[in-house]
Amino acid sequence: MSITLLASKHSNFIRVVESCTIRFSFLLRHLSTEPAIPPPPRQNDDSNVEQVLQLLQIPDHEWNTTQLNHLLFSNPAPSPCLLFQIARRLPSSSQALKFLKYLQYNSPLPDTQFLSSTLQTVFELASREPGSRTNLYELYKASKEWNIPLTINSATLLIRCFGRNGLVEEFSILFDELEHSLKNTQVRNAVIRLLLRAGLVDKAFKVLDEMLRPEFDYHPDNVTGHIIFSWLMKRERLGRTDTREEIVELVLKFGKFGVFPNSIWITQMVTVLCSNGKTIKAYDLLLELMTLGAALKVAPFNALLTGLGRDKDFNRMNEVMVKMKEMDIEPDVITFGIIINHLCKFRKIDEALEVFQRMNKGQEVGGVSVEPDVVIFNTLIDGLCKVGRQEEGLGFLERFKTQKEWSPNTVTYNCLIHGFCKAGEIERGLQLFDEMNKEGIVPNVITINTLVDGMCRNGRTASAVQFLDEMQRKGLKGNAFAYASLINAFYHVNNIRKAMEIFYQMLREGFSPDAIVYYKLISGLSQARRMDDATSLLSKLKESGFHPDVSCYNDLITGFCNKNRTDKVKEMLSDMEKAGINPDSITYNTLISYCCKIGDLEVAQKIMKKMIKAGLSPTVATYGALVRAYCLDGKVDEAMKIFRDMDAASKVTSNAVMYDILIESLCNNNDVELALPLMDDMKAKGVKPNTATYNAIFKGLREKKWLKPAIELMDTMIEQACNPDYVTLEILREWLSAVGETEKLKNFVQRYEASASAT
DNA sequence: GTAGGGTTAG
Repeated sequence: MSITLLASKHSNFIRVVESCTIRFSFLLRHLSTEPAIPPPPRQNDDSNVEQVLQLLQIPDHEWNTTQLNHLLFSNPAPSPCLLFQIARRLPSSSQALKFLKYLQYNSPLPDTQFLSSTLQTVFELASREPGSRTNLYELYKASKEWNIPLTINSATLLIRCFGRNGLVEEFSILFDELEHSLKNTQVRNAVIRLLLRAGLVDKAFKVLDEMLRPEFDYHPDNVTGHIIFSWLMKRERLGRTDTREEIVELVLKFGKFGVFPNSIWITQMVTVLCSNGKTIKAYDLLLELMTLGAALKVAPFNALLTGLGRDKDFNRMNEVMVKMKEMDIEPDVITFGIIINHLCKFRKIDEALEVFQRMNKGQEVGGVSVEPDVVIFNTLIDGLCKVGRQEEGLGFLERFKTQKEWSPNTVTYNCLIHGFCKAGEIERGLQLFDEMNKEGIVPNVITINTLVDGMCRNGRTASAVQFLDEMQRKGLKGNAFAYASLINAFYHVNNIRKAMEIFYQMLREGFSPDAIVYYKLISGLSQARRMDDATSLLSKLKESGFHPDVSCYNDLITGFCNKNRTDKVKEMLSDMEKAGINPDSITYNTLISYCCKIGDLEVAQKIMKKMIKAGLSPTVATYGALVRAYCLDGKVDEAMKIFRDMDAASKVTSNAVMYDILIESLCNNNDVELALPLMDDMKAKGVKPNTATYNAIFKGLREKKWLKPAIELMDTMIEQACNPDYVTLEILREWLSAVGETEKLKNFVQRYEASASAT
């Protein structure tokens, strides 16, 4: 550094003072650092160089050795620098080699070290010539015989050339043969780079590990860091589970020598760690790097904040913000994007708006002011839509359409369209769709999917099919998502045929189904008890490289239970076990209720115990299945006991279905007097009776001819907006007309119709 | 011998 600066800025005098004889021979003796090009020669050498070169121009057998000897070996002795100057101007390596041999034979000096720089030139010239692959190795072997030591530059050059030419064996030998003093950081860097490129990872790391030992002479520098980190950062290696922890350790080891990966690589590491559930590790890594003095930018912190946000680790998020402030790392628009998004995801939309207001006014937020961008707006609009405030979201759009510096994009419209579709306002969604087209904002696959899905969810399946067709014709494609919505919609109305048709249309049009499409198909088919079709789709799902999830298995198990295929149920359960998927409470409930249905209460109880042992709490459905089973078995007392136990001992609260089962069973048992208090119980617990509940109790009351409570319940039924069905009307009509209370019934029907038309 | 972090549809 000092030499180049002086040479460029100061006079020749200083160059002479910093002269190469002293400097260069010093360097050669100590071999500690190495100049890429030797310093300029002494001034009076210049004419010597020219003269020698002239003498060397004629064929070597005619060299005038007397004159050469005079020029080179009279006092002072030839400096390696001068020789270097001469040799590097020779036209070929063979010429330089001849010159080297001449020096060897004619030198009066006993040592060979002063020839090292000339040898270096031979290597340099040879490396640029064709055939260098074999030549260099031969030259290297010869130099060993001649006992001329390598300069560091020679060693580096040879290693590079061997490596470049795939002579891995040769450069390994060379490296092993080098003296310790030549195996400095620069040489090691070259070796590590080549070993890694040749795939000899273990060898490379052996060379590196020495350097990482604190007591070792040569420590890693930024070049070492660059080689290792860029190798590590190759996606496939970074993603490997078994190396992630090692990478963190390695980075910290480098950090002890003040060598750090650049900001981009640190960000990548943080991102990978975070997305693999190692957020804390990422957090610790950043903190340690800061302690070691790494200059960190905002991006790695943004990556970490994203990971912490995903983990809902609000405390650490705050800590990170504090640390950033301490380290004077200013949050940027992305940091705010993360914070606002996080607030939105937790439905804290007003807090998010507050952060935005402060940004927007250019007020200081945490000491900095940052201009919001389109992503910030989109995040807020989405946040508003997600909590049903899509009108406000639309207001945002209108307000900012008038501003020059911000224009909405496809995402903006997608968020709003989704918001309106979710609220059932398909027309508004379609209006926005037209508007974006007019504004020249191109809809994407998400836009199409959202609208198709919205229509499907609002019972407009036919329009959804039509819309999708129309868009496909216009070149706006949906994807598997849209088809999944359609398939789901058709299943919902029990149109299995149409659902399958859509599935095959999807295949015809070249869309490959994703896991969710398969899940929906399997679920629909299982519900329709078409277990053969469901099974064949299960195979297709597996063939496509997907794996069924627990709900998918649950659907299949339900289907097989309905078909009494215990063999297949067992098969599914063992499949799950093999795949390492734990049954959830729905799986257990399905099995329990099946056992109950076939009257095997003993097994049902056993499964329930297993469920509790697996750490799952029985749910209201579990108890409901048991209660129903005991009721069906005529053991209403047993059933009531389970019900009371559940109420007293567990956190499970009854639902309408549970009461339905009990009330119906009690009424069937002609125990309506026991059922009536349960109606009060429901009221007290805020459980709304449904039509089935009323039907059951009306039936029970009719058996006992208890008119008064029945008439009271008719009023409650209307008040609670519970719609009577034809069963209700059938029971009441028969009974009330028999006892001459037709007026009451007429009144009941009128009030029901009035309330129905009001909604 | 590399290019990081925030927004949208089941």
